[in-house]
Amino acid sequence: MSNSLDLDRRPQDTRVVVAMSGGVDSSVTAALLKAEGYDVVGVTLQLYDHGAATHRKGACCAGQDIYDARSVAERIGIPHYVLDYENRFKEAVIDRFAESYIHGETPVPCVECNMAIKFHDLLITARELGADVLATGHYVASRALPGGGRGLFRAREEERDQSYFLFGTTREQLDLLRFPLGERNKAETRELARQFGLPVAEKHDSQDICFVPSGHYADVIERLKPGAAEAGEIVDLEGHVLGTHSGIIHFTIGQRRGLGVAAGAPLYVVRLDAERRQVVVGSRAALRTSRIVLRDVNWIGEGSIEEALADDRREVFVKVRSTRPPQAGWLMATTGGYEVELVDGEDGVSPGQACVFYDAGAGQARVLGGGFIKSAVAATERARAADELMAAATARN
RNA sequence: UGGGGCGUAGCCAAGCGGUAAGGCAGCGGAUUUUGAUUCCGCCAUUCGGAGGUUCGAUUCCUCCCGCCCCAG
Repeated sequence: MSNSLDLDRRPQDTRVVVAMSGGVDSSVTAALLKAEGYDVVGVTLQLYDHGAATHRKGACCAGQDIYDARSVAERIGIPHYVLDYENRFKEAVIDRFAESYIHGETPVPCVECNMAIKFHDLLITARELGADVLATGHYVASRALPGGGRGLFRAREEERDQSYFLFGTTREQLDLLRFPLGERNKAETRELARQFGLPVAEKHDSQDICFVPSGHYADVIERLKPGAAEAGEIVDLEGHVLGTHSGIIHFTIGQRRGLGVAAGAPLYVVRLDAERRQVVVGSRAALRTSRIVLRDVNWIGEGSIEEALADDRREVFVKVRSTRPPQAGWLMATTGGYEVELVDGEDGVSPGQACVFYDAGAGQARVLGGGFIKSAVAATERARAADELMAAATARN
């Protein structure tokens, strides 16, 4: 007979560490588990200098939020610890974030934070605190699998689903993680927060990057890496200079606004050339991409990834950006890595973003894993490359 | 200093006698645990300048200024 966390023991004998950010979601998570009788311990990570972010709305893990987490812990009557993870967070998340932009990528710091901090360092700490499991307020579902182990699934409320940010979670981590909110929706969470009388019941949802005060991420990068924002040229696909920009770090592939170039039709960033400090722009059509090369692929589907790809390639549904619906595609192994071929193609595929695999295009699909986008070749550029190859071959004959 | 053309917001551009389309850029907002996309809203009392004709001109006429093309 297992409890609500799929453990074979009574709630009061089950110690659960809850990662409390100071927001509504993690607060309700802690309150729910406490109400069920679990031995709940709240932990809040101090992730960055809170002086700069004290009055920042919608942030987490510093200043006001730590105070809020503490208030909630007091309200529901659980012990609460604040751990200083500033150094770890800086090297594992913030520095990498800056590096990524400097190299012309568009990072997803939330993924790095989950992989390196919350589900790694914090998980270790939780075990040291005698925890049986670590719970967070993510909107994602974790279910025990018939054959043992646990699977990760999209949240019941599709619009809230945060599985995109959790693709890197390993099987070992999944065994020790629980996400009680995955089967609920936000409205329920808010309602529960009110019922529990939590001081954060009406607190606004967090948005933006937590460690970027006032939303000027480029400022953070420049503070970290002086000179990171070197001016450069804005060029079209043929190499014609259309204008100048104040640093490649201000752009991401698929971006339209902020170019300052009037060309009759809207221009989008098609490629970022860190070496030449060039922002390459083109029409929306030039953004279309279907082949995506991945790195650091994590597989948490059935069996091993080799088994999954035994038939050469496997149909998957992938998300290439957190707010896009899953797209049908094929996952395949290549020499030295993995690639995804999209059936219909996507428009704003940027290196550094995550490519997350699901086993279905809708509903509470299972998360099969994912990887970081290493490169993505635009369909038009591929066609051009093919043309060049053909021309070269013809010239040779 | 012969001929022809053009000059409309930051850029491109319609209107050619009835009181300034549209696109791009920009700005503001909605959406978004990635400043992307998308969506919504705003954005020339004024049409190179000065006169004139007309009830009325960005549209017609004259002159001036500036650009472009062809011929010198």
